[in-house]
Amino acid sequence: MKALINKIKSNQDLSLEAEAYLYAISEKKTFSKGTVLIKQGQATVNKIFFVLDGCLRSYCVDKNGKEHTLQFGIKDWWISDYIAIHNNESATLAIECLKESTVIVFNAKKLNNIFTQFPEYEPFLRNLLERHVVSLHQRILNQLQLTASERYDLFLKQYPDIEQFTRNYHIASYLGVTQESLSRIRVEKIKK
Amino acid sequence: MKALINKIKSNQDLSLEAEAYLYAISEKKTFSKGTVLIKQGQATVNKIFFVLDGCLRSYCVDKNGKEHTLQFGIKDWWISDYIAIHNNESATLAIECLKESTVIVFNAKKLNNIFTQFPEYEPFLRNLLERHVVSLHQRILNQLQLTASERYDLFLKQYPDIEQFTRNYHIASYLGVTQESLSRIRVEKIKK
DNA sequence: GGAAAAAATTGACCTATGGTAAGAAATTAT
DNA sequence: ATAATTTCTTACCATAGGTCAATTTTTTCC
Repeated sequence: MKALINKIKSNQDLSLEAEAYLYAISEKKTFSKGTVLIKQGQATVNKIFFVLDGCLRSYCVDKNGKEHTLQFGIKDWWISDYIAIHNNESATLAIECLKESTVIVFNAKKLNNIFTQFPEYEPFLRNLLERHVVSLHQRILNQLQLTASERYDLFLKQYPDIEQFTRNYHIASYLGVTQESLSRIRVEKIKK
Repeated sequence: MKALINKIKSNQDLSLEAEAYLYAISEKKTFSKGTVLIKQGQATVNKIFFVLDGCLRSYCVDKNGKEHTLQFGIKDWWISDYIAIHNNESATLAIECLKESTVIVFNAKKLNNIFTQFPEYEPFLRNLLERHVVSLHQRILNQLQLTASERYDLFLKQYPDIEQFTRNYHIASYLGVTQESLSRIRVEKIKK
């Protein structure tokens, strides 16, 4: 938690009260590998996670039973089902721990209310959201213009240590290919 | 411009000074079809556009000369090259008018500074960014799980009137297929 | 440490989509 | 209106990636 506070403080001042409030609406928790933090379809989503350590992923299962990974959540990243929270609908995504993970659990509504009480948090969130938008734009452009093999290369650069925590099919479903295709891509790379 | 102000006011109060400042940093302009507002590769991007009327699109040209459309900008949408602005690098995208369009041109830096002077704008922007993130999440999930034909159906639902302004290859490059493929998809739909 | 379960690889085949090129249609400019 | 230009369609073939099933490898858990 201190880690998050320091992160925010590195860019701006924070009153003691504002800091205290953040503690009040959150809870540090450790979950074991395989734990499902949000279940696709559950009636409401009211939690947002800040990852202190470990690795999570958010994904959806389509009508054919195939999984599609939207995001990996590693150290210092936020992860939740923003679609469900923003549209106030049932969970469109599942979130699970790919290894034992320590996260700060925020109540989504209380986190959202923090700004009426402590507008000083606004710039931090604005910056966070902007960065998020930019990375999503990049991801869409990559998906449009790169081959599966190129996307895999880029993925390895962006998440250099993640392969120890993930199954190949997690990565495949993030890249938008089948696990068999990813396997073949890996073989090709080794050959070269 | 009044349209934008009213949009903001529908969710929150706005002081007269804040309103005046918005006028001060912006300029209403009309561009004819084909006008390029941002050119891919240009040294700096310092403009953000709010669309009052018309239709724009942002796209990049890859190393093989193929175009990839990131976004269409229609009435009430914001459009710019956020990647370039946020990373402070040269333009990664081009933005062009697909028909005669009237937009409010904002200076990106001044728009960003508005929050230090008028924090009352923060909630508006936060909401805007959140909505944007959610729609990008949706787009990525759609790209991962839907066929080209399904993505086209969805596109027509989301942009019901856009076909009058766009060339087929604009839409194809947004969906991530070639224009020939889109043409075949259209034929299939008519058959049914 | 070994059995059971899960994941990864591999091969054979298939399908959706891409590439190319030519002609048809639509749009734009004169 | 007509010519020039751009865009769209269509036919044919090519290919990246998907599917299914069998086998091997890795991981999990008593």
